[in-house]
Amino acid sequence: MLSNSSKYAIKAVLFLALNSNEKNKVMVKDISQPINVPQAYIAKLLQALVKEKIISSTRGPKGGFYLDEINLNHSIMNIVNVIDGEKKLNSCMMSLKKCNEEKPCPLHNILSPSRSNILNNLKSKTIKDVIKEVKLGNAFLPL
Amino acid sequence: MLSNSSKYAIKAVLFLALNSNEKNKVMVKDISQPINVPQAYIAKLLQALVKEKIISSTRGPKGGFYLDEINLNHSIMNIVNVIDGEKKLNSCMMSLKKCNEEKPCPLHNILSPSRSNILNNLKSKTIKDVIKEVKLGNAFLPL
DNA sequence: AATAAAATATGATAAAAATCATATTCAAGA
DNA sequence: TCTTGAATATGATTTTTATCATATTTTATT
Ligand code: FES
Ligand code: FES
Repeated sequence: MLSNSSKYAIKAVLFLALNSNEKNKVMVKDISQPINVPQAYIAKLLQALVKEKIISSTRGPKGGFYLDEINLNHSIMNIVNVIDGEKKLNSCMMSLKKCNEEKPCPLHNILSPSRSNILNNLKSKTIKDVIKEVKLGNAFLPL
Repeated sequence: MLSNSSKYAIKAVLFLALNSNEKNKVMVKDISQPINVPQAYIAKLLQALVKEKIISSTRGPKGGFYLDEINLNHSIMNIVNVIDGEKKLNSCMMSLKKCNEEKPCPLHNILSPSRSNILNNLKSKTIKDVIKEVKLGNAFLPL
C-alpha cells in the first residue's frame, strides 16, 4: 500500500509539525533518531519533499527543516505522491490496465469502496488535522 | 497492498475456477496467455499454491491444474497468504512495530476501519463467491 | 573574508521483488 | 516398458526498492 519511504516521510513530516516552525528549525540528525529512520535515508526523502515544497528548509548554521503555515495545510496524500508517485494507490487489485466501474474486475466491487475511503481520507486530511489528534491524545507519537 | 505475485495468483485461480474441474485440467501455457502473465512466472506461483493445497494438479500427459470442490471454498485471503505471507496486510501504515488500538499511530484511526473492512472481505469471500459474481455479470474477466 | 555548519546533489551498494530458464520427476498411453 | 507430456524443484537474472556514503553549495557567524 504505502512504501517504506512514504511511511518514513510521513513520520518525519509529523515530527516536524510538532517540533518545528520558522523560528525553530530541526536538523536531520535530530529527526532521524526520534522517528527511528537512518539519517542518510531520511535526509534524501526530506530533500525530495523540500523540492516539491511540502516542507521547508534553510542551509548553513542555524539551518534545518521546518514547516510553515502553508506546509501544515498539505494533505498526507501530497507526501505520498511526492515519494511514491501518483498512481501506486489507484491501481487495480487484480492488475487490470485500468480500474473502472464499468467493467470492474472480480475484486473491484468487494474492495473498491474501502479503498476509495482510504484514498479520500489521505487526500482530505492535512498535516494539521493529523497532529491535532495527537495533541488531543487520540493518537500517539513518537514512532 | 497486494504484491504483483498475489494479483497474478488470484487471476490464475479465478481463471481455473471458471475453466477447469477434475475432468478438465488446464496446462500452464493455456493459463498464462488469457490472464496475461508470463508462463514461467505463473508456473512458479501455481506450484506454490499446489503445495499449500489451494489448487490441485496432476503431472504427465492429460495433466494440468484444476480446482476441486474443496479448492473452490478457499478464501481469496488464503491465496494471498501463500504468496505474500501472512503479515504484509496487517502492518502499521506508519511502520510502527505493531499496529494496535491502545496506542494507535496518527493514521490508525483514520485508515484502520477501511483496512479492516478490506481484510475481512478477503477473508470471507471464497473463490466460489467471487466467480458467482462473474457468472452473474456483475464482474468481468478475462484480465 | 574566512570559517564552520547545515542542506543538497549525486551516486554507490545492498536487499527484495519480479522475471526467466532448465534439468528432474511423475503419470498416461502406445 | 518405453516414450512423451505434463508439473516440479531449483536456481539464475533483472529490476525495483531500500539503504548508505560523500563531495558540493549555501548561509550564519566571527
Ligand atoms: S477493476 Fe480491479 S480493483 Fe477496480
Ligand atoms: S498503529 Fe499505525 S496503522 Fe495501526
